[in-house]
This record gives sequence, C-alpha cells and structure tokens, in this order.
Amino acid sequence: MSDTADRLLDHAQALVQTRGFNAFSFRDLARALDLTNAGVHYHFPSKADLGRALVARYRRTFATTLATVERSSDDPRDRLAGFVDVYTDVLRQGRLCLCGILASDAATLPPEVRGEVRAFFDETERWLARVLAEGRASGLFQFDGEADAEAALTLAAVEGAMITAWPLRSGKDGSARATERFETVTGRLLQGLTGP
Amino acid sequence: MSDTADRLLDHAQALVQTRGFNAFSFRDLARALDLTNAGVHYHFPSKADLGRALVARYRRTFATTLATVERSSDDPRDRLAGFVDVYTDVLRQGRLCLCGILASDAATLPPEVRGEVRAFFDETERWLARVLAEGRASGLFQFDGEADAEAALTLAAVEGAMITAWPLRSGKDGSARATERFETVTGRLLQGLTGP
DNA sequence: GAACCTACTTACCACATGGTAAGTAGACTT
DNA sequence: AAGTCTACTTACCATGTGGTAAGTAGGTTC
Repeated sequence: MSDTADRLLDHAQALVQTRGFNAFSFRDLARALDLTNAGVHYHFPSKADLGRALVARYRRTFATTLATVERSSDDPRDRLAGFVDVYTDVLRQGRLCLCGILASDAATLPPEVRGEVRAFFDETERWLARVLAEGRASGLFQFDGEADAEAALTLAAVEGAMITAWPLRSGKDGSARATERFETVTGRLLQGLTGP
Repeated sequence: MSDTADRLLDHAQALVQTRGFNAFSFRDLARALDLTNAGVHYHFPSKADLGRALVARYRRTFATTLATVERSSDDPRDRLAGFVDVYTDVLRQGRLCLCGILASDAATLPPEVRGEVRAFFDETERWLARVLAEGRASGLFQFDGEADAEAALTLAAVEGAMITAWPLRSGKDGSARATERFETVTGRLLQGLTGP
C-alpha cells in the first residue's frame, strides 16, 4: 500500500466515521490531500474499491487492537472493559465505529463492502464470545445460554449506545455529552454481566 | 396535512428507513407519486422541512403505538415484549427504525431534524423507564440503579440489535436472516431483565 | 539513450442534487 | 363575471457526483 493510498484511507475513514458512506465524495478526499479528482481514482478506481480497502484495513487494525487489549490483562473483566474503552475513545474523537455507521448504510453499500462489514461483526463477536466464555468459566460473569448469543447482545448494546448517543454531539461541547451518555450505558452493561 | 403531503411522507419514510437521509432525493418522491420535482417542493420547500415533518409524524404515530401496547396488558413483561415486537415488525418489513438510521446520519442532518430525533429517543426512554420501574416495583424485573439508565441501555440494545442485523438482509431471503438474529438478541435482553 | 513504469494532471462526461421563478387548470368565493 | 386560492407543471439553475481518456514529469531498467 503506497503512502498516498494510506493517507487517502485515513481521510476517508474520518469522513465515513462521521458522515457515512453516502455523504463523502472523491472530491473531499482530493481536497484533503491536494490532489485532483482523477488522482484519487488512480489509487481507488471506484468507490466500492475504496470502501472495501477501507473496511479491510479497519478489520486488520481492530484485530491488533483487540490483541493488545488481550495482552494487557488476564482478567476477562479487564478485557471486556478494555474493549468498551476502545469504543469510548472513538466516540471521544468525534467518530462512530466505522462498521456501525456502515451497517446502517448497508442497503446502499456495494456488496463487497457489505461483506467486509459482516466479517467485522463476525470477528468481533467471536472475540467477545471467547472473553465471555472464559469469564463465566472462572465465575466472574453470570449469564445463561450460549456465549455466542451473549456476545451478539453485548456488541449490539455497544454499537447501539454509540449511535443513540451520536445525536447529542454538538459543535459547542464537542463530543462530551455523547461520550458521557455512552459511558453511562456501557457502565451498566458491564455491571449487569458481573452479576447481581 | 393534505393527502398528497401525507403520501409523500409515506414514501419518504420508506426510503429513509432503508437508505438513510442522504441517499434519497426529491426526484425519488416525485417519481413515486408521478409528480414533478417542483411539485414535491410545493409541499415541502426544503429537505429540512420534509425531514422535520417526517420525524414529527413518526413520533406521533409511535406514541399511539406505545399507548396501544400499554393498553394490551397490565403486565410489564408483556409491555416490554410488545415494545420489542414493534421493532421486530419494522425489521420484518425490511426497514430500520426511522430514528435509528437518522441518528447515524446525525452529523449531516439539518439541526431541526436532529432535534426531533433526540426528542424521539427522550420520549421512548421515558416510556421504557416507566415500564421498567413498574416491573421492578412488582418484583418482575431485576436491575439496580435508576430505571432511566436501564431504559437507556434497553433502547441502545434494541437499536443496536437492528443495526447490527441490518447487513444480513439480502435480496434473496428478504429480511428473514436479519429478523431471526434480531429476535435472538432481543430475546436474551428480555431474559436478562426478568432475572436469573 | 530508448523504453517503461509510477503517480499523477488536465479536461472532460452524463447524470443527479436541492432549489427556484413563472405560468396554469380547476375549484371556490364574492 | 372577476378575483382568488390550491395544487400543481414547465423550464431552468448552479453545483456536486462517480468516473474516464489522454497527456506528462520524473525516476528506473535494459
């Protein structure tokens, strides 16, 4: 991946995480890097190519982030809290989860991009299911049924907490109110898992 | 509200619930009702006007839907299940919650539309908080802390469950896979509330 | 030094976007 | 019969959209 292509993806990611897939354009990217329209198309022939590359890269970096979280502690409670912290940081930067916002655009997404989004959710859920299963095995978490289903609920709650907090963002206070609300909701989510 | 304006909102709502605010146009609406572009602008001078009217109407009809749910049973468990069923039906029709998808578009939304979306979440959360508080008072639900916060988590989980299920929709099976997944996740959510 | 490759630019394209000004057919009012 | 109102249409506008064909400056390879 060339340097320019990578910087294009950086800007594309910031735009998609705030505006969604349909509200950013090749011209936005061209301006950000002081290129022409066609210069962007040289690196990514179509918007679908760009989207696919964007989510593929996001999946890779997210996987290494989760690996870091996993290395930081053996305690499943810490790992789960670390997972939530990753999302908190994204929101604090004034962004949504890339795949959260792309999921809501799914109906208008090129099929290959939608496939990458599904793969992101699958991977993330598998990671969560592992952490949850470990936590239950060592008596730290309490839930019944399959860990996979609990992982799906956990992911849904985190993504939903971001998106329902998102309209609270304003130019004035930045993302403070949205972040605050996100932390309240996810705090309760973790609390519920560690058992009454 | 004239008949034509109402029918325009019907089509706009279907489009927004599947494609989002930025991926539908006045021309789409004009075609749907066999009008011209300008004919739509006669009823809604700007897209912001249309959006505001759309969410305002959605809030009204949602309020009467919740009232119906409330009348259908005294049991808070039934009321909560009824709430989830409303969303299940939306997803089964191949749509997202209007305000769920608009929330993810919040950064590009005209301010008055964003305000309406926030009001929808506030109202819905207040309703949920009432049901949850009643349920806890009669020993049917178990959670600690304020009912408001539990309501925020519940709403986040439901909205998140819709959005994470959304990319599973395909032309082939319609919304069956997405609906199935939504029901799994919300099933666990309700189960968690009724206590271990 | 000729050929080639990379990373672009210039100059387009057809089409969609939200929005507007002016006109008009038909109903209703006075 | 004249005037007015509603619900449009015709015709237009500037701007933005994803995308393309052809050219070119600079470096690398043979």
